[in-house]
Amino acid sequence: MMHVEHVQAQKLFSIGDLAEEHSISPRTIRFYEDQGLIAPSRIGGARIYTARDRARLKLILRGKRLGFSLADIKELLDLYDTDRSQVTQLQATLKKGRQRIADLEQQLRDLTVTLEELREIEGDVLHLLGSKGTTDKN
Amino acid sequence: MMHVEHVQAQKLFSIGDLAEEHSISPRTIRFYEDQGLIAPSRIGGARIYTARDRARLKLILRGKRLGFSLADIKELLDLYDTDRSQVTQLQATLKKGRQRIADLEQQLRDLTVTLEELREIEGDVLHLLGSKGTTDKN
DNA sequence: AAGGTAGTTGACGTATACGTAATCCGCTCT
DNA sequence: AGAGCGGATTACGTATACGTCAACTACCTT
Repeated sequence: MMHVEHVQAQKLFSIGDLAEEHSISPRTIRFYEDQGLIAPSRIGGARIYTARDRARLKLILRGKRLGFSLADIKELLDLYDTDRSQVTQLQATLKKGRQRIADLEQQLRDLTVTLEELREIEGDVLHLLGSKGTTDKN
Repeated sequence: MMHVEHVQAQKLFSIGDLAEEHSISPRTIRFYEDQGLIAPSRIGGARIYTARDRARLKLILRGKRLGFSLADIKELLDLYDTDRSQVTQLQATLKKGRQRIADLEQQLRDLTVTLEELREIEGDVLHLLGSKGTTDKN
């Protein structure tokens, strides 16, 4: 942690903090910044991350776990950031958001089917191992 | 379709058939074969795909939609192909299968959360658009 | 026989997502 | 003062997943 704990309560993080917390490299975080996914403020040259920046990073990583490209994730983040006063913007957001929802619903179906199949295999394998005299709980 | 419809009932496919059906290029299918994900038989030099090969391709593409790498997908396919007579193999399959299940369950949680957030945004946007006098069903 | 269509194997090119130095501050600690 | 640490930029390297020719073959169709 940065040496600011008792200075302010606003919880700030260094790039190293976030890297370690999420088991990624600082290089990765800088790359995300290069791609416009996150924009920390600076103190001198050093990047300084607020709790909001950290939440954004978590969103990025969740997107990655879902198999999104960084470009996809950028669009996703833009949905959260939409200017709520511009009707045209809102309409674009709605359209993109609905497309993303449809994609995720497809992914949900794929996921469900795959999980079912894997669980079936697990059952089969357990049954086979049992009938072969193995008593293994591993 | 290949010109075999009335010759036999076993449904065979050319690489072009499968490519078109799944909106991918023949090059992609050949690449999957290079990576050991699929192994069609040959007639002369030409690849010939059975219904089983086609099902395998569908599994590959489903894996891709879930964001798996081709290496991951190969392991997944290996789970289906496990030799049911080798206890050691079965135990390895069980272990890998359970790991995969755990990963997918994490993905399921990520997916659920993301869907919830997007639907909430959709609701917000709809409400905002409504209060701004727009009556749009698009 | 000639042309068109679909397939084959290389081989090289490319976008994405970082890894890996190399080199250079700025700060703290002894 | 000097060493060490964390962070910065710049630049080149790399694995994955194909795209894109090129050059050739086999099979119809006209």
